[in-house]
Amino acid sequence: MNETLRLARRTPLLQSLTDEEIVSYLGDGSFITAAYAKNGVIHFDGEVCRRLEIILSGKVVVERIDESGNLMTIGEFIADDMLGGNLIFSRNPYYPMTVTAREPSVILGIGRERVFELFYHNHEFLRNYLTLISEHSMMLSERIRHYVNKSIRECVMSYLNYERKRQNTNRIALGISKKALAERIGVQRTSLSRELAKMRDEGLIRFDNKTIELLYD
Amino acid sequence: MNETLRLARRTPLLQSLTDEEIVSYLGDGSFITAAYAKNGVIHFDGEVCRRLEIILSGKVVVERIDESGNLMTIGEFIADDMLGGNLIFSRNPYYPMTVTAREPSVILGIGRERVFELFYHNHEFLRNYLTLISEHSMMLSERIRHYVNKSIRECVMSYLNYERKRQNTNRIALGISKKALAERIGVQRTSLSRELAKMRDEGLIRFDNKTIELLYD
DNA sequence: AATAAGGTGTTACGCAGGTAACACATTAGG
DNA sequence: CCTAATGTGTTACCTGCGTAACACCTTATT
Repeated sequence: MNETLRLARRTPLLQSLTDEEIVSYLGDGSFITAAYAKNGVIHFDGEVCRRLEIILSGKVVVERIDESGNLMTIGEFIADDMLGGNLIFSRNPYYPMTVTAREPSVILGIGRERVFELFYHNHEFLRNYLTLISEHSMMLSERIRHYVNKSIRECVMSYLNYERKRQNTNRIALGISKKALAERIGVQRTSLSRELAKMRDEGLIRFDNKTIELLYD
Repeated sequence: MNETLRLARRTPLLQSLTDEEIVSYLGDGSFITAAYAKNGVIHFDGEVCRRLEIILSGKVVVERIDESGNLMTIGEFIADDMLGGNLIFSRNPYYPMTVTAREPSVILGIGRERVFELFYHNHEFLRNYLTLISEHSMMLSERIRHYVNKSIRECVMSYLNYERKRQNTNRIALGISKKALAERIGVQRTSLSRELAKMRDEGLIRFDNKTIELLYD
């Protein structure tokens, strides 16, 4: 319980609650925690969303798997982030994608009506919540914007330019495997590999397993 | 003013407000209306979002235009729908797409802080708002789900099956032009045309300018 | 240290779909 | 009602990328 409280305290969304409130909600079942093993499914595609969830620790991915088994990663969320924020108040609150624990994770769930209660009494909680779902929505738009109907080259450039800015270096450290990068862009791994090789041959980049170095401006 | 009030009254989001409130907000500048001509740009890509907007009348499209001039329609909104709901509370409130009036439209704008006031004092307004943005978010997910990395055939089937269910008939009335359908799916018009021809030759469908008839189950 | 499990690069093959260039049909606006 | 603008169908051409099948790494697991 103490550990849960400590983790909960840290999340921006729950910062506006007092220790007493959190402990009380944990006690009366308003807040429920659940632990998931690595690669455990947190929510299946089509499942009903009953709670707003906050990731207390670990790493969670939202992905779509089509009939032919192709995988596309829609989003990755780490500790302090929120799940189901856009779903819980919808008229059709069914998860449109599969949610999986990429690493062992602990999730805190809050029932719909308790969330409303918090909105009503705690304006800061509401503001934080609104900011979070806005960001999520923007992320989805960005996904469409950057990756829909673009060539692999364009997706890769888009990713590299973003990372260059974020990491502020031409020698980009790949936090993820190339396989994961391919899934995020939504292309075959081999196709990504081929495109990277082309870019290398054209003198645009150099790369190894861990880094990509940008040779252009 | 009377006309504006009448239109505003009708929208689900403003239903929880009294006539007096609406008139007062229109009077003191909290609510601002603006009219746009057909094909007028309501918001440019990159513009700051300062207001939550409600479409009082007309039809509005959100579209992305890439460097090479290709157009993809992300969403279409008609009277009573909301614009900017996911943007206004984001930390980076810049329109990620272009918003255009497809038909002459009247828009009602509410400043950010006034929206918060309404949330605080009017719980029904908050609930309606949350439902609306949830639906918008779901729409974006659906877009990704249905149209990303799918063949034209799959996109078309997805669209046809949806419309068959919605219109409850095998003779689907195309509410939009084939050009618009191509833009919604995000493919070249000629490619859509080619695919439809193939489907016709395979005996799956029959079609003319206004309708598509489904010959399969 | 040994073995399994997963990530990586490469390449030949084929096809879905973008491009461009038509002619023709339909709609909107004066 | 006429003309301009916009939508529609078609087809030849070409390319980007998915598929499949390898061999070779690198990282977990015992």
